[in-house]
Amino acid sequence: METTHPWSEGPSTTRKKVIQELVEGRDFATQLKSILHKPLEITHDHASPSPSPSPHELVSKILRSFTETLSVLTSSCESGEVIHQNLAVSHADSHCDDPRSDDSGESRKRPTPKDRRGCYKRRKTTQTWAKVSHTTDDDHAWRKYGQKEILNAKHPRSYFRCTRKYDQGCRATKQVQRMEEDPQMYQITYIGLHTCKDPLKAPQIIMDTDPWETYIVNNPPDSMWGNGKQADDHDQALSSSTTPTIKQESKEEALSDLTDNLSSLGTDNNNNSYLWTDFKDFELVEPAIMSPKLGSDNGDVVSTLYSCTETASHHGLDFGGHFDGDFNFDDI
DNA sequence: TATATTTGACCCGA
DNA sequence: TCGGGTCAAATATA
Repeated sequence: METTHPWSEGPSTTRKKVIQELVEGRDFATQLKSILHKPLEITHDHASPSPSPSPHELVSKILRSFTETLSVLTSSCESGEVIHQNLAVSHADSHCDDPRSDDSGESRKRPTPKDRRGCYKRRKTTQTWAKVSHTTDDDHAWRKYGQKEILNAKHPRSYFRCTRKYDQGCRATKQVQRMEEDPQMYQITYIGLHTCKDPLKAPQIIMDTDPWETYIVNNPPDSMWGNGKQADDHDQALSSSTTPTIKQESKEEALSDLTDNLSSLGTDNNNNSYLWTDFKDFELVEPAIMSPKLGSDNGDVVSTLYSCTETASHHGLDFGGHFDGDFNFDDI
């Protein structure tokens, strides 16, 4: 997009490491797929003295591979356009960053019925990352909900939320601040993942020259759930958004649980069912991920994985405890 | 009329 | 206590 990324052109060892990890992970996934294609009893690994690795082992290896990859990427991406990418999600966030859910403003010190301004639960930690861009626009529809003069800052900060906040419970927000040294440029901080599915902005299959650059450009954490891509566009996000907003508070509350789960996916040690549904959807959603092709499809692997997670989450599938939960992205 | 933006008030975390 | 983040009434716009 606007800038390049250190690892897209930089230390080849980093790239090699990332590629190696993903190739390894894909191989494991391929093995897992073949296991899953066998008759059902074989998937019950306790009943099958197969010499090949158990599904459990394979999944652990796959997850380790992705974990390794992510750690390499995050350590490599902290300079450059993506200034900071915090993939750690606090558990507290899962239930407190919906300003209107549960007791926010209701059971707390109740303001006058007319004026509930300021009644919200401030999100504490969530996925955040920042970028510097000459445009505030990206491929999501944002609605401005506030502007604030910031101390020691020449320009005010604008606050945007996803226009799908109310109809789909999407909690993604972003903050836009014009840079002092270069007023043409904006520092844009994205907070939270998009959990919305925007029909106007279908998931993009990543096919680009440099899969890693494509990944970071097109798949920032907000598009992990398969709904997003980043693209330069006309400069309009500061002043408008086009997607209609349905003001229906109860609907958002109803959706909050779903988005909580989505937000904690992959980091919640107790939600292993999501991980399993993810892997089930490897074959349900995109068989091509298993292709042994190498090279430009690495970005596809990553983006497809994220598409799978979204699909799985919406299916609400659950393997129901064939595998006890001792694997996840964090503790492999 | 419906939707988006502006803006002052309010709340929370440091 | 203060700065920053969010809410929601008022206002603007299509």
